[in-house]
Amino acid sequence: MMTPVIAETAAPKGERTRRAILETAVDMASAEGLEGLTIGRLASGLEMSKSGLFAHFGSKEELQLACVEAAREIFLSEVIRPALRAPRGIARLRALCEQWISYAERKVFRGGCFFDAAAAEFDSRPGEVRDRVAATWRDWLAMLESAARKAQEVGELDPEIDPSQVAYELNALVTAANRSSQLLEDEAAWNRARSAARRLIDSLAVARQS
Amino acid sequence: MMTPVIAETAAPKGERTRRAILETAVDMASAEGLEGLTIGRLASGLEMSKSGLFAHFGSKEELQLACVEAAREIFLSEVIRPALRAPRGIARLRALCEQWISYAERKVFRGGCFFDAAAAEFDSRPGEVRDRVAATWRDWLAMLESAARKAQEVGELDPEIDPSQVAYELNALVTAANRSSQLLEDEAAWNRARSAARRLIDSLAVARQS
DNA sequence: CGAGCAAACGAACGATCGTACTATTTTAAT
DNA sequence: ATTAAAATAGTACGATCGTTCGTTTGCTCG
Repeated sequence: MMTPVIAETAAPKGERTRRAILETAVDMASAEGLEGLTIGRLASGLEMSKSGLFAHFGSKEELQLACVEAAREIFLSEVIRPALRAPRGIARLRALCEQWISYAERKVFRGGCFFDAAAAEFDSRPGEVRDRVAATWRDWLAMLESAARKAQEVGELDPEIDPSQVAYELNALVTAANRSSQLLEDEAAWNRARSAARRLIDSLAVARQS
Repeated sequence: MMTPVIAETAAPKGERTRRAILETAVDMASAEGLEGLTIGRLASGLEMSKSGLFAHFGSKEELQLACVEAAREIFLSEVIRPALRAPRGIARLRALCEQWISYAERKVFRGGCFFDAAAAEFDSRPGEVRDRVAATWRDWLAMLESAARKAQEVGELDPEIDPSQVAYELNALVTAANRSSQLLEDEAAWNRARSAARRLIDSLAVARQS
């Protein structure tokens, strides 16, 4: 009569609603901001009571932190993990850029990249939320940087350049498309970002012998 | 007994306080957002009554619009006008970038570039405020683009490239520094932006005969 | 100087915010 | 089927939001 070690039973009720809440919350927050996100409106959007929803988090800040964590996981599975399927080196660097652009272009979040919005909102507001958002950005930049470094190590990228500078530039070129699309409704920005990233990487690539 | 055509008398009382209000408001808004900016806190920060302050604008949206306009004028005098002193062509393109970086680095607004924050905040929120913010961004991008085009016309820049693509890339490289500084407290970003812009422009510059 | 108007104030409005409590319902394990 | 626990609902609180209104202050100009 052993209970299975790995339970394939559905998650308990609480977990399930918590997940449903966060799915909606993250979507709202990407468009209205984590501060503009309101417990009342979130609850009525989910057709449940404010207090019932509130009990899952205990405070608005905890709700915001949970949103950041949920968004982070989506980012991981939509951008990072797909890119990690590309072979190390310059190919992965390209994949990281392309996956980011595609993730933003597909509007995985209604308001565009969740972290772009959250970064702008909290960049002058100390607290745990800001710290988590900043940490996620740092991880992303570190990912770009280490991909660039690896590309140098395997001789695909100019050994003279600074990998963190490459990370800075690629991140800049790629994330700017989000703003252009969201604010200026310029959908051509996605391809601008693509060719900008391509040109930058190509210009730093070590010429291959044919 | 003619009244002087150009009055050097101080502006009437109402104008003066309105200006004082906006000076503080724009500063607060750059850090807390135009929506996070509250009439109550703004009033108490200025040591005046909510209603007295409110009367100057009539609605919060009008206050926000006035903030955008005030910030726009500051942006013009801190970035655009100084850059226009540089001669047309590639020099002006460089000047636009440098003035933007310097403006953001000097923290003319407490929360970094006002328009970067406002753009992120309103990019998913229709309304007049968003339209004015977007228009300001478009003007800025158009300025970069026309500088690049002029540089082509005078033979300083590769005639093959697309000026609007150059504008996109320069804007991206330069504005990313604001986010890195504000969120990640990475002050090295300013020089990253400088060298990124320089390298991009140099790579597109037509080699000069010596 | 004093009339008239613009500017600032104080108090109050209804709405909504985040949060705290208690009560009720639903779930999960015996 | 019973029961303890977990999840949700209901209600209310104090604070603060944007806004309105009537009054009072103080500037400005004939």
